[in-house]
Amino acid sequence: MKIYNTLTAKIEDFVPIKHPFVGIYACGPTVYDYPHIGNLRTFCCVDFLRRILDYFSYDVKLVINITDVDDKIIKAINQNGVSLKEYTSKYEEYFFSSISKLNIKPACFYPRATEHINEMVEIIKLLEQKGVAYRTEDNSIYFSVSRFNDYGKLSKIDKSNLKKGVRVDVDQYDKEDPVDFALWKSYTQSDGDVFWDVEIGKGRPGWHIECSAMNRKYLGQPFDIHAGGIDLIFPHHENEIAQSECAYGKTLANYWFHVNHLIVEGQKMSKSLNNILTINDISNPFALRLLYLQTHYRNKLNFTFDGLRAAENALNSLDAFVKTLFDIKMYYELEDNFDGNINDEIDRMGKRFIHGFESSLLDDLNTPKALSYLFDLSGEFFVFMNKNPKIVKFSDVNYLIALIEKVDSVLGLNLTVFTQLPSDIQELLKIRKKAKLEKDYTTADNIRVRIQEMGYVVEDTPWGTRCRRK
RNA sequence: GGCGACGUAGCCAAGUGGCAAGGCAGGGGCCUGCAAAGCCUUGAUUCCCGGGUUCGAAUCCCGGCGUCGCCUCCA
Repeated sequence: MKIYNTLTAKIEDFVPIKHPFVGIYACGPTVYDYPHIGNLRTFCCVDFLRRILDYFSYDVKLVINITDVDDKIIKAINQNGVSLKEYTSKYEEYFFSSISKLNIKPACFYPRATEHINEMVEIIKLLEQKGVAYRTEDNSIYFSVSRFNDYGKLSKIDKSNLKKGVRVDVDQYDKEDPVDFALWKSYTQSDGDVFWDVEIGKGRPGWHIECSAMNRKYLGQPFDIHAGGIDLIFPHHENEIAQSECAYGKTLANYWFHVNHLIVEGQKMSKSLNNILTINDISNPFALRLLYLQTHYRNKLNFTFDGLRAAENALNSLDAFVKTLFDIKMYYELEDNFDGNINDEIDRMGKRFIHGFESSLLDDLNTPKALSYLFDLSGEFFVFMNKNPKIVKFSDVNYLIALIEKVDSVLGLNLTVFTQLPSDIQELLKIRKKAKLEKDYTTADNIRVRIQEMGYVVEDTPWGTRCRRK
C-alpha cells in the first residue's frame, strides 16, 4: 500500500513496524463546541484509512483523543458557571453522535486529556532533566525550541524565519524565545477549579503535551501513523515531535497523514462568516460521506448544497442498482431456483471491478477513483441485463452482492443494508398490486403518488414492484 | 516577508510523459399501461495563459495570470 507521508513529502510504501499490526493516532476533537463538517471530514478520512487497512487484513489499533481541557473550555465554563465535566461531556456526546451518523467505525480508545495528567507530568519531568524545558517566573514550564535541531522537519518551517513572523503573546512575556511553547501552565485565579496539583507544580497541561502522552501510552514510541487535519502540522504536530523525540530520543511516528480542509461555497468556515455547518444541517449524512469519498483526502473539498444534492442523487442511483440485484435474487429465491454457474461476462465484470477498486485504494487512498469502478460496474451490469433481463441468474447477482458487501466495508455507505418498509406502505403496495392486476390504473397511480408523498419511490420491474426510500 | 497548494466540460472530480476516468445536471431516443429506474445517444480536438524539453506533455522545465492555505487558536 502506498501512502503520502507529510514528513518526507513523498508517497511511500507503507511498512508497519510490526506486521500486521498498525497503530494509528488521530488528533480528535476539542470538546468546546459542536464538530462541524470540516472536522467531520478529517474523522471520516481517518475512517477510510482505517477501513482500508482493515480491508487488507491489517490489525489496526486506532486511538482518537479527546481534548477536554484548554483555554477556550476554561473560558466557556467560567462564563456559563458549569463544571468542566458537565460542559465537556455535552460536546463529547455530540461528537460521538455526529460520527455515528456518518457511519464512522469507533476507534479502539478515546482517551481524555484530563485522565492522563500523570503521563504528561512524566514527559515534562524528563524534558526538565534533559535541560530542554525551563521554568518562567510564574512557574510555568516551556519547551526550548532552540534545543531541538530537527525542529521544523515536519512543517518544513525554518526556525529563523519563524521567529520573524511570530507575534509575542502578552501573557507569555517571560518566554526565552517567542517560538517556545508551554508544556505546563501554572495556575492562575481565572482557572477556577481547573487545576492539577502535581509534583511539577499546580496548573494544567499545555495543548501539545497531551497528545505526546496519550499516543505514547496507547501505542508506544515509535508508532506507525499519526493523523490529523492539515492545519495541525504547525505548530501542534511539530511540537509533539519536539517533545516526544527529545524526551525519549526516538522517532515519534513513521508516517504522518494529513487531511486537507473543507471549505464552504469557496470560503473558509468561520464564526464571523456565519457559515459553520454541523451534521444537523445535513439532510442525509450518507450523502455527505459519499461527497467525502468523491474528493481525494489531500485536496481541498469545496462543500456546496448543490454538491450535496448531487451526491444524494448518486447515492440513490447506487441504491437502485443494489436494489435491482436484490430484487433478482429474491425473484429466484421465490422460484426456488438457485441454479446456474456464474455467467462469464458477469465474472469478468466482477473481477475488473474488484481489481480496479483495490488498486485505487492501495494508491494513497484514491477513493474517488475506487468509487468510479463501482459506477462502472453498475453501468456494465445494466447494459448486460438490458439485452435480456432473464439471462441474469441467482448465482450472478449473489456473486455481485457479495462483492459490493465486501467493498462497502471500506465505503461504509450501507449499500446492502435495507430496513423493512413500514407496514402502512406494505399494505398500500398490496392494494396497488391488486389494482394493477385488474388494470385499474387510476387507483394504482393514486397509490403510487401517496407512497411518494411518504418519501418512497415505487418502481415496476420485470421482477415485480419495488419500493425504496428516496 | 517566509513556506506551500491548487487552476481539467455547466457544476463536482480522477488522471502527473503515450488516444482526457467517474459522478451530478441538460438535450434527443428506446423501454414502460403511465411512471420510475435503466440503456442508447449528445457534450473538453483539449486540460488558466505564453514559451521550452521530448517522437510524444493536462502531466516535466521556465515565465506570467488567478484562487487559496499555513507562518497566531484551528480538523
